[in-house]
Amino acid sequence: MLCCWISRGKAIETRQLKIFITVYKSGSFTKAAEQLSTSQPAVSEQIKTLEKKLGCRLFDRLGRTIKPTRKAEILYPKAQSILEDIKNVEDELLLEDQNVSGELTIGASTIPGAYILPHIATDFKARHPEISFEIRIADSGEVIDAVLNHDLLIGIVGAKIISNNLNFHPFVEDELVLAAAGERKIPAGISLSQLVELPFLLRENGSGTRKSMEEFGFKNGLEIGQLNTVAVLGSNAAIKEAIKENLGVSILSRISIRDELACGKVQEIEIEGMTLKRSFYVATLKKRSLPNPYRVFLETLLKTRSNMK
Amino acid sequence: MLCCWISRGKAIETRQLKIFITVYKSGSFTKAAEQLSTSQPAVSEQIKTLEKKLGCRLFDRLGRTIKPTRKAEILYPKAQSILEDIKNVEDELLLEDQNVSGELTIGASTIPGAYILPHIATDFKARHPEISFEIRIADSGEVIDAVLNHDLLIGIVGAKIISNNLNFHPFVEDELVLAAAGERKIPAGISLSQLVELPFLLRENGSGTRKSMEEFGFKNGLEIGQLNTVAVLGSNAAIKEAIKENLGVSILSRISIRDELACGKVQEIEIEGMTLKRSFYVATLKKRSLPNPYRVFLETLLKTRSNMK
DNA sequence: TCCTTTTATAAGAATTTTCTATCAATTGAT
DNA sequence: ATCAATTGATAGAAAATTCTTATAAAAGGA
Repeated sequence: MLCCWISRGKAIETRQLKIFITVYKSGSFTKAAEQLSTSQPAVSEQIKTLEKKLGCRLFDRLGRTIKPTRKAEILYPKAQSILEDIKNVEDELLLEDQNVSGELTIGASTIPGAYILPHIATDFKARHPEISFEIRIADSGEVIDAVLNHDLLIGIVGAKIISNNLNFHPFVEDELVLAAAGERKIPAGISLSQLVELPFLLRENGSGTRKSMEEFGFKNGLEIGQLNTVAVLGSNAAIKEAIKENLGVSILSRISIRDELACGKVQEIEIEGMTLKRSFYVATLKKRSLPNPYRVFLETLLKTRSNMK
Repeated sequence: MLCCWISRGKAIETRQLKIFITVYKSGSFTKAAEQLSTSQPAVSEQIKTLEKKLGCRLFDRLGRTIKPTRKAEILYPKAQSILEDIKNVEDELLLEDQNVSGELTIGASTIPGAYILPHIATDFKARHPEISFEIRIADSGEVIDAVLNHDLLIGIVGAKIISNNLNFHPFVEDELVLAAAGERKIPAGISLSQLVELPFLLRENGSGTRKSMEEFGFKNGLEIGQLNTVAVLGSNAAIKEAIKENLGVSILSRISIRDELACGKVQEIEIEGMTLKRSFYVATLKKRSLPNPYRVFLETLLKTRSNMK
């Protein structure tokens, strides 16, 4: 009963500030109503509630004219700047749709991280210089977990999993191929039985590439044990170097030896009946909306798909 | 039909910003609803309309949790500062009621402007050092016009007029009295017939004091022409000096010779049957609200009334 | 899989806002 | 002085918005 005079009720609404400003500027409730395309009683009413909330008169009603009070003079510039701030933040949010700057953190498994992303990222940065990249390389499972945990917004992986939460956008196609040093004398196509004769360089157990090989082997009656293994190496790059040294041959991602194939340091040998195609995927959370730079980069990624061969 | 997607509808309301902020901080619609003592659907609804107005998602609904989008992160600090600004202006308006600073322009007619206001203003400034005064002296009619025209908020005058628009607050009482030099040998009380014998100092035609005298004369059968006029002087101060020089006697405002009466330089002589009391009034516009410093000064003025004797 | 938690949705209630007519007051002109 | 025109206030109805209750749907954890 006592405090109700003190409490100022609910907060001031921007509608009221807008009306107040219009009245202040036009010096008339009626003119303000016209400018706001509303009725004069609506203006009267809103000014009244604003005055009630502020606990003071804002305009002295002098009969046919009104005069802003001292309080109105104090309120006016503040009200203007508040409405301006609101307009500014609206504009800023719209502008965000054009913004392509900041740091992009992209997760990727080994091959795309080392042999695909750097090139795309360089291109992208040339077009959007305000962007910087962090590319995190881990195996596909870890990348997917990171996406699921919101640690990454975009992950590039070599395999899909079944998940209601993830979108897998098909990315570049890759193929595992048999590669030998360019200088090695070898037919352009060989059979499986010829393959086991060759000195073979193997990836360590657990690597994605080896998994793909094993998977393929299951289907075609080839076991890893049958191979004439001369070395087991711990990275794609190590295998590649060993091939170039002509230590042996190996099966690896064609993308990772693109340059070597082009200059002839490495040759590709067809294995009859074998194709080990796989696709890389861009994984994102279905329900998570991407900040604009990520959105634009994702678009770029998906466009790149066709350009890469 | 086409443009309806572009238009952002009405403006953002502070209620929506408040809800947005609470959701952002609590990370949950439900918790926000609790904190705001409202229902969860109300929160959902308001966030939805805010998102619609801004044309973008603010929170990704991930099922059991939500995650603010980039836009929400942009909006959040701005929304906070907007609400803060609103709170600040409310406080500032409340504070205005304590504010007694700035320049006070007070209109006054001759006697109060010269003999009453300076003293009160000095006192007032001692109590409120941030105040400065401008005292405009003009005759009562001009002062009243200035108040009616909003050129003055407060005017002090020696006469009321009939007006629906003005308030006349009774101010100090004054009396026109017959004054002579302290040294003049003269009885303490005289009759009208004795008065016309005395050398008389007259104010110029049109002055307020002279008007009061003439008015009084009408009622008591005394005409100005009957007086033994030795000089006509153009200001109250001139009359006063002439009295002190013992050039003659005159009728003037007692307030204007307060000090001289006190120290005996001037003596007051009663005229039998004559009292020429008048009141000064503080004139304000009925419908005009006073800025706080004026309001406080007016209070002071009206209190002063009883203190002055 | 079931249970709990969280957001979305729908329908109706409550509140707020707006509109249509007025009214009252003031100004300016005749 | 009176009358017409203009302006803000008010009342009551209508419209729009906001809120509430009840329920559904989705998701995470045991």
